[in-house]
Amino acid sequence: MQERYTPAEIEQAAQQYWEQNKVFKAHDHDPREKYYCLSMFPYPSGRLHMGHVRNYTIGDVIARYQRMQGKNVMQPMGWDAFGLPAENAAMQNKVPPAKWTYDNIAYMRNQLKSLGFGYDWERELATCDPNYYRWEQWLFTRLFQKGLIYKKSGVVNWDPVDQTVLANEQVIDGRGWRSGAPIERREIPMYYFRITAYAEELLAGLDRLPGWPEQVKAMQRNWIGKSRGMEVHFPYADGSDVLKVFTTRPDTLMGVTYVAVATEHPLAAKAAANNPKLRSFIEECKKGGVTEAEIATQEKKGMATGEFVTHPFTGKKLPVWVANYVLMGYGEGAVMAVPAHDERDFEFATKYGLPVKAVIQLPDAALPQQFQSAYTEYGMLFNSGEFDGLDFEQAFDKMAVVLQTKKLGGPKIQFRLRDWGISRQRYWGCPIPIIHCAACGDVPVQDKDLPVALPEDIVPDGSGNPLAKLPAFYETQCPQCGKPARRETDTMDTFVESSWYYARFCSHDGVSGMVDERARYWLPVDQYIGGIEHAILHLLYARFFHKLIRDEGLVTGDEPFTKLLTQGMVLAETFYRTHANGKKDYFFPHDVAFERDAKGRTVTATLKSDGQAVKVGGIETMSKSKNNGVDPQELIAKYGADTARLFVMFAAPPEQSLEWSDAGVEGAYRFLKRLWVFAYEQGDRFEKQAGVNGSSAGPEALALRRDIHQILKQANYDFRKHQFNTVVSAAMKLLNTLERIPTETGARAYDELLHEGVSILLRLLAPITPHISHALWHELGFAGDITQAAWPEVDESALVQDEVELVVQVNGKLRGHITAASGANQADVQAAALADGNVKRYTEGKEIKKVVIVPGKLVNIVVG
RNA sequence: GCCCGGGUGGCGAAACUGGUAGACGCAAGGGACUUAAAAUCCCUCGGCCUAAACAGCCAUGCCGGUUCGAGUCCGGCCCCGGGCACCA
Repeated sequence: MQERYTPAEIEQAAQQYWEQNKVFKAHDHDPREKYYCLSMFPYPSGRLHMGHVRNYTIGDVIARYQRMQGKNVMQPMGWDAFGLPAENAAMQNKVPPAKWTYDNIAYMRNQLKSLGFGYDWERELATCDPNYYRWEQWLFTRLFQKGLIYKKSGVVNWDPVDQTVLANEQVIDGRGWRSGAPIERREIPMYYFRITAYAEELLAGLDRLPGWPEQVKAMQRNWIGKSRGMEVHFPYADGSDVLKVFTTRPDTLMGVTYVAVATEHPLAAKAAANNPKLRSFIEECKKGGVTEAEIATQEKKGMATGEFVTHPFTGKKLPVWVANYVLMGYGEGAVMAVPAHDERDFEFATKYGLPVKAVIQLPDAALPQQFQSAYTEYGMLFNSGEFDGLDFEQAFDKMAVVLQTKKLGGPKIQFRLRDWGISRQRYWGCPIPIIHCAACGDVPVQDKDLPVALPEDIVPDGSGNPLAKLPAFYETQCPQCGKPARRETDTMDTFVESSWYYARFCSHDGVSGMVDERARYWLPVDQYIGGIEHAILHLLYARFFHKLIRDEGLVTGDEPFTKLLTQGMVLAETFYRTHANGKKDYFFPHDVAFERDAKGRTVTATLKSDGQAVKVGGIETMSKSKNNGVDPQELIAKYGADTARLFVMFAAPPEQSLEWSDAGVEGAYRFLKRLWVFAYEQGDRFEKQAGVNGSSAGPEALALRRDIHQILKQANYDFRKHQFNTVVSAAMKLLNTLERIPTETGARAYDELLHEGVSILLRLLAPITPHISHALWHELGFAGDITQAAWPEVDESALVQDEVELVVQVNGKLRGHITAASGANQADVQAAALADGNVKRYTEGKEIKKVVIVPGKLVNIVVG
């Protein structure tokens, strides 16, 4: 055995061993219990970042832990390979997105291998591979025929200079990122997945996911946004039609003083036809991007249309306004406005001098019904004719009856969730398998013609979709009538690929279908791990897709992911100087030197190259623009993969954000060195060992053994809870304890204890730092391969103690410590507590009102 | 704007169901070893008061409440982060 810890050597040797022995190959047919552990696959951006390292270390720790629990583990890896960055890189470097993407995959695959992750590489897949996306196109044609995919118009960001559609990310402060031109909202035809058909099931399914974080389920529930309310019809003044609105507050119906419609509403368009002022107002409202955040924070603006509707109960005329805060995508694209009882309506009515009519009584009825702001609580109705005196529920029921009688609406369940628009006017994505025929309409591509292959040698130029300029791609014949027809040139949202890859890993090489019978063995995924930023969209779409392919008869079960772990972001300190023009220059942390005071606080930070001060900018997410990203490659080169893995697991619990610390990395490295040296120095004592029973051991050895098993018990608990930071801390404590075992006595009990303790420590660490664990397991002569070793078990008999220490409180304040026999009765414990010298000081001469005893923990004496 | 999280020493954090706040580690200070440095090892380490204390007081973002007892439960507020449907 080597005296020095040499991570580069032992890591390469361990990785070679795993590869040659196919240790991580997942077996499709195996009598052991299956365990499918999946980490969200990366976008092949070029290099791994620390977020990846963290995500995949967590996944690998769980997978290796489960393998040691005796399970048949599958942990695959692949590439979310379509997407916008490849097109941007292509424009910059004049390289086709396909080449750029495949080169990146090759590089990043090596990075993942150098970190020692236990993937079954035979199952690797990339979503830009026609063998992958052909099944997505196949599913598309099925869903299209079932009506679960349909076409309608949708709103996009339009750059009027570049004449192209922009992603939200490409709109900065309302302007195109390349052209700088103000963006407009524009409507274009798009294909939609009818996710709303599954809204009820997607919502109800959350209650059957006990292994998901409450936080994520809450976000999804709110996103789906089921609400019970009323559809109310306001007849047009000329009687030609009705204006439909949805409201969750029908009890305020008698307080409606106007109605407002979205700028895209047909009524707005009709009114604008012979009203130039209104027309230009609507045009004005189209400025800016499409994100909800932007729309919700913009100044509320509106204009009267000159049109009127009538109140369904009173028949009174109400003006119709166009308002920029009404969303066409939610409900009917129109709202009834009750300024007295809705904040937004109140603000709008105040601004435009519209009337405010109160119909809900304030709790104190004597207060004047004058408004500084809307009163939005529930209450008793007044000013509401036949509904006066009713509460919310009563008013709801009675109004429902009246509306239904008049055929002007009724109760309705409304969802906030909208159908999923998947058309993208981009090149580097999965082609939509539709052919447009002048005679037959939109015709799906036939199975025999799939895949619709994306040409891979194209360099986009930033002006619209290259596929639309490629006759060789779009010129085709109608599958139905055979006449010349045009192929759809839009591609799919890349969220579509990532919605079903988890299923394809089970049958990665299947040629008979999207997934095959192997998926029924492996699914659902037992543990899914990924960033919290995916809490809603990706995870909701994947749940939706699982139900779609279930309903195609391809998989069984209703949910794709049994347990979910959402890991926090990786942050690092930032350093910058501000230019005179306000622009900031960010400096790489390694180029900054610090001066600290006696308490270790940073006093000054200076740039190493010029010695001048830089500003400390606080802790932010690692990013290129902030220049604070730490390259995993440098870390591996300097310390090895085990140190990188140990640090990311130790620095914070998985769900929390993790602050990068170079010093912390040093600490992790130091621990591994200490472990290696300890094993080297004690190695010769391992040959003497036999079975362990500890029977001949003295009290000191028994106490050490109790500590060891106490630590193991805590570590096992933390492993189950996925609190890996405290598992690492337990491993450190364990090494500290083992170092306390006397070495010079020659007593056999200590050798046995050492052997037992080290075997526990190596197995605890094996999932986290697999290379050093692998090497020491062999070096110290333990049998077999540690990746398959049985998980250590706690010997409960080792934990038994004769005496326990109790704390004594007086009125909840700590005043003393006593020791008591483990099984001591309450009276004895109380007597011992009252006899404590310091406790006496606080109890003497006072009435003892009550004594609370928590067995094995504390005594609290309450005095008057 | 809306939804969801988080806030504990100089720093990352720990504290199981409401029961000793600060485990484990980092940084810092002191010491040993060394020609020296690195590495390694030992000691100290929330604040105040104190000669010192296993004597006391304060302390888990802020204000208030429940309880024998609150970092943990409840109400209100402040700050920071994630998401908001075309970044992935």
